[in-house]
Amino acid sequence: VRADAVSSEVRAKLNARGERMTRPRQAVLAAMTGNADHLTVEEICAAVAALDPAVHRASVYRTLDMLVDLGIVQHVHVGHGSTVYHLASSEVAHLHLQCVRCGSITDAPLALLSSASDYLERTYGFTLDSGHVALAGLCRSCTTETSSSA
Amino acid sequence: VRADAVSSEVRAKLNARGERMTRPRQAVLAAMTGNADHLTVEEICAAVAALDPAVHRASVYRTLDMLVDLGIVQHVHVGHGSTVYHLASSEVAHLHLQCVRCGSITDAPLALLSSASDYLERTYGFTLDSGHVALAGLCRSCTTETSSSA
DNA sequence: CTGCCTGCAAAGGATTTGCACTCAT
DNA sequence: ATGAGTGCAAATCCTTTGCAGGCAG
Repeated sequence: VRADAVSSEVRAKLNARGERMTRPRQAVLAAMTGNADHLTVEEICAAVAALDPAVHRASVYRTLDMLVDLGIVQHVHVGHGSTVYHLASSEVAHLHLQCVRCGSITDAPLALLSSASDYLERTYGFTLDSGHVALAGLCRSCTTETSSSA
Repeated sequence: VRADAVSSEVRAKLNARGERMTRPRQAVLAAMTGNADHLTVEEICAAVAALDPAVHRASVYRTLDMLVDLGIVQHVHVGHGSTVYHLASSEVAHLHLQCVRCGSITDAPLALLSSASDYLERTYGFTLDSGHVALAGLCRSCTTETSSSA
């Protein structure tokens, strides 16, 4: 499956920098390639622990930092809640929507912000990284509940 | 100045709920109305301390929560960096841009996301709260530095 | 072998909470 | 006077870091 391909890619990039492929790093990669597209550190730790209980939480953080540095994974800041991580190559690039009420996260097409992005570039010289933070709002079900009850 | 108007408004809303206007609350309000449009808790604490050194940090947090609840202030999640607060009536509603490199925060017109907002509403039933998180990217000067050097 | 990476534990920053006391009403 | 609100300190939560030893190459 793709997990192996990603693992080889990482190994190559690490070698090129004189760094190493280790058990903790393999476990984190396996966790990232074998689960939902965006995961919290908590979830990654759980998946990693299932594969190799000896891997320490701190190593998960360090490995994630390294993978971000290599461009293999990206992290997304989620307003209320901890940062989530996903593979950079995760299907198509996308952005995230978080419901401020129930906390659920939904994906949306990156193109959604392309005109805003162009405008910011032209007007402020600001290069938008659309996927880097989750947009906040109310999801459909929470909107419904809020308007009917309360 | 406007500070008094806001203070009166808050006092009224508090009374309506059987709650009280206190020194810490006045100090936080003064800090919010008399400074930059968005402030970190750290900055608010500093401003508050200048007015009344006895006010404890925990009270600042509690007061801010209360003001958000009353709809007087809003908080904005800033990807890297702590939450910032601003008056809900702050001039015109606006959204925030944060440079992932230097951390600077810039305001942008809310209208920037109006079409995206419409699309999300229609397509996902998601009600976007554009100002609730700061959009991430690279500001003009950091873009320049990055492309020229490095 | 060499030194990159690890586990551990402790430190760190931001925010919350339990409690007895104070003060606004 | 009465209980909402406070200061304080301790507790949480999430993340980072110093260090001695371990394993990849």
